[in-house]
Amino acid sequence: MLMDTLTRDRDMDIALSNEAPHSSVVPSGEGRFVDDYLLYLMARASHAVSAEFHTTLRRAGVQVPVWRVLASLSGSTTGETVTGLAEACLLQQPTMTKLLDRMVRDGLVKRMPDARDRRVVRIAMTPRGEATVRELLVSAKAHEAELLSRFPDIGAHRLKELLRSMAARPARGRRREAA
Amino acid sequence: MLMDTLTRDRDMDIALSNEAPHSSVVPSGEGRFVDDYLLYLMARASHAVSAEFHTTLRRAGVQVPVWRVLASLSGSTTGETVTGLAEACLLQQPTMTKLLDRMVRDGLVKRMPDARDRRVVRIAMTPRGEATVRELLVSAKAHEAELLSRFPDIGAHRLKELLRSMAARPARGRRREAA
DNA sequence: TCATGACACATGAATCTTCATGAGCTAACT
DNA sequence: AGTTAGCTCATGAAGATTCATGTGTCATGA
Repeated sequence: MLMDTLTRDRDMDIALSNEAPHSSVVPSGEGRFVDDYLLYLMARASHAVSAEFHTTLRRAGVQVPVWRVLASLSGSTTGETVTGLAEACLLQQPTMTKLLDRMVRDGLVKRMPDARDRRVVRIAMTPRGEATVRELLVSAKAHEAELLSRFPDIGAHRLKELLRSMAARPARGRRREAA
Repeated sequence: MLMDTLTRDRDMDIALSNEAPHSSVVPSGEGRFVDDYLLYLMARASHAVSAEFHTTLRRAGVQVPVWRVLASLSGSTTGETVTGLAEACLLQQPTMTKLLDRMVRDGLVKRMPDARDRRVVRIAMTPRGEATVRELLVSAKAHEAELLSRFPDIGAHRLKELLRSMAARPARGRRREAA
């Protein structure tokens, strides 16, 4: 995430030095399994395009998971739950709890009680969080537009629909061992 | 098909319960930012389909990064370099070094000297590693086929081409094109 | 030959993530 | 009610990843 999940670009500003001296990958003539494996290609593409934006995040001094939380919160008036955020950000719930600890410490979000269910903690942005995300959203939208412009012949809407349907889980099965 | 209203079928089962009960119909332009953000949709789709396969990995007692290394090694006769594997597996080089430590400890791979360059460590699978990956490859191919069969109207080849071109770095880190 | 710079991999401290579990709360059934 | 099951979030120990370096190797050119 993988999702996801990563910062590359040690060659942000200066860069260009490495003109593929060794084979970065590419072993022998025959293609590797992974080079035609859909799951790998998706992870790789996602990683690559995300890495482009992560450069912007670095410059803003915002960590990737922090950005994901802020982006997920943007537009929410009532706040999101911890578990909901974890799911949205592709993280485990305890990871999110601790990430939120840090974000609270940094003044980006605050915890609030839920009106109906006292188990639930609602996470809302502070003004500082809102200010941070506002700027980043501009960059994110610009980057997305630029990215899409690189692939003029694909329909963005159609692609997004496909991705959404792939993300919809088919059989979220907890199979208890029946045998 | 159901299209725009389906935009929220991915709404997981998490339910941002802030969906006010009275406004049951939301103007479709007013979803969360992330729900129409390409980078997020890619990460989410990648995460979801990978998670399906991770179930198989768990059953086999193989960690995700271990699988990635084995899959990347499969088919390589000369072995891969540590840096090459890190790149292939979307990890940092120190992470790969330590992951390989564990895999060596578990008898899945071995480190070998490079014939021409003594800086380089070549990673090759042990028989045990090969046996492990052989079984997993069968499952992976089956899963991929099943996954693709869920989306009959998309051309797999075309999709993969798109993903490959997205993964190719645009700006700085130019990379050779391979057949 | 000796600098110099780039490269490949390893290492340790700090950080982040995960696993397993705990405590509090809600709902449903008896 | 009382019981039970399931849910939400937090926590601590264990594990994994990253950042910043360190060590050794290679290549180039003075």
